[in-house]
Amino acid sequence: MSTASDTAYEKIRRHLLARRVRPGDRLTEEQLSEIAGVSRTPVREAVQRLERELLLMRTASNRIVVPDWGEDEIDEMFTLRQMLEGHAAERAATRLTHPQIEELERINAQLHEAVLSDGKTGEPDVARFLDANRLFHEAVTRAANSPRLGQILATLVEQPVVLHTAQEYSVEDLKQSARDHDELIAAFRARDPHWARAVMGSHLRRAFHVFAQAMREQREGCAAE
Amino acid sequence: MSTASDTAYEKIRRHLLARRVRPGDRLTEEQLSEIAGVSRTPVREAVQRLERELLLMRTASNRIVVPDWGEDEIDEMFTLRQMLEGHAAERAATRLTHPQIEELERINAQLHEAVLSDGKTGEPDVARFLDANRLFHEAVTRAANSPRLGQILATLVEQPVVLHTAQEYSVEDLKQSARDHDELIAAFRARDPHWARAVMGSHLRRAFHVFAQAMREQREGCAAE
DNA sequence: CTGCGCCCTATTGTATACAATTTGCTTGCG
DNA sequence: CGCAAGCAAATTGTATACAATAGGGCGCAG
Repeated sequence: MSTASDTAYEKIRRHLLARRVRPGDRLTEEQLSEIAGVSRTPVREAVQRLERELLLMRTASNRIVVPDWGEDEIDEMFTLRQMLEGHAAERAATRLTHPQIEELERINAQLHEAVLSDGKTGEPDVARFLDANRLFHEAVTRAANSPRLGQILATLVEQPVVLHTAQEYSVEDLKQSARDHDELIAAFRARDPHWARAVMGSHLRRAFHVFAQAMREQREGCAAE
Repeated sequence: MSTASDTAYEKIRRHLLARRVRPGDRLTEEQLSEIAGVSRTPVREAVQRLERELLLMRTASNRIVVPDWGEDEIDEMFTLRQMLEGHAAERAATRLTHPQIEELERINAQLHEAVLSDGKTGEPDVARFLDANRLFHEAVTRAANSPRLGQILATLVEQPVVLHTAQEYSVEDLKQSARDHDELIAAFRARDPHWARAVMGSHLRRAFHVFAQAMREQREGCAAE
């Protein structure tokens, strides 16, 4: 995050995730530049990026607004991911080299560890889990060797993290995710594109339901306040 | 195209399509601002847009280069479109209102006319054809009612036009395209998502082969020079 | 002659000042 | 009282000047 654009992107993003603004709120470039601590020029670039990810939108007269993320939007997003990452897995299955598969196994080992990690508390290390998870999916996408696909997925994948702050994943959910990855690796070893696509599909679809459930609970929590 | 960003986008785009640059060429923001006749600020925005569409890329050190569009890239692009527009057609099938279907028929009537148009010459009006074609696909995408999908497709669809300058579509290809649209409308009337998806799939896949063939011929033409 | 490192130049990144739009209010007229 | 037109303030869009950075060429040493 060396350039001002990047810091602006990060800071504004954090600001949005932290729920410091609500859907429908209007922001000005100047406000954002104060938040980010840089001038409007890099802020505008950051806003464009956030627009691509639909974390921000522009009105007809080019004013910045915070969009509403309902369950329908989340659903659609996961559906698109399922299609596209399924495709990526399919392509990866016939392209992954042995060293790359081993790399995937290393990443997934990290992920398994994150689930069990803190010996005493028994609490999984969610941040580490999400990080390894992201690396895993990125590696698969990269192996698909399709720049355009990679680009599209990069903007889609950013979003689930939106709500990760307040999220309480159950240990069982995390374990199942790790197992999905194991099976995906098995599919890759077998060089079976159909298997790979199917595993990726169910993996993401389950993720959607876990995520939607967590979101509903969070909403209730908010409403109860 | 009222803003400077937009004119920059259009002009640079034209410059690229007109083959005034070759894959691998490096351009500077300043050069582009001369071409566009505006300052670097809006040029940078335009470049970001063109980057999204992969009509331009940046090197590791953020220099602008013209990417290479081989047959593989075209193939992958059409494959993605097939997935995504297939999905759009599927959703549209259960969402299109009657007036919207009639709108599609009007657009497609235009398209049929464009194929036959110039009474004397017998030459189809390709520009008008492409225009109506774009409108048709946009209407379907809009009916799918998924902002994210629409956004992704908007950047994907821009590209085939890249080469349309030198392209000679056969009358038969154009007629078949129009017939595909007719069938798609039939699928919509029947409210059959599977049918709609299948028609859209074969429509785009054929388009790919027509397009790839045209591209090969053009390449040969260039080589012969 | 070749390889390494430094400096200079070309290019991109950022800030700021200014121009053009948009918005919402106010004022005047029907 | 309502509506419209126009004005003033807020906001976005553009240009330009300056800062930071990357790359290429040149010289020097081995």
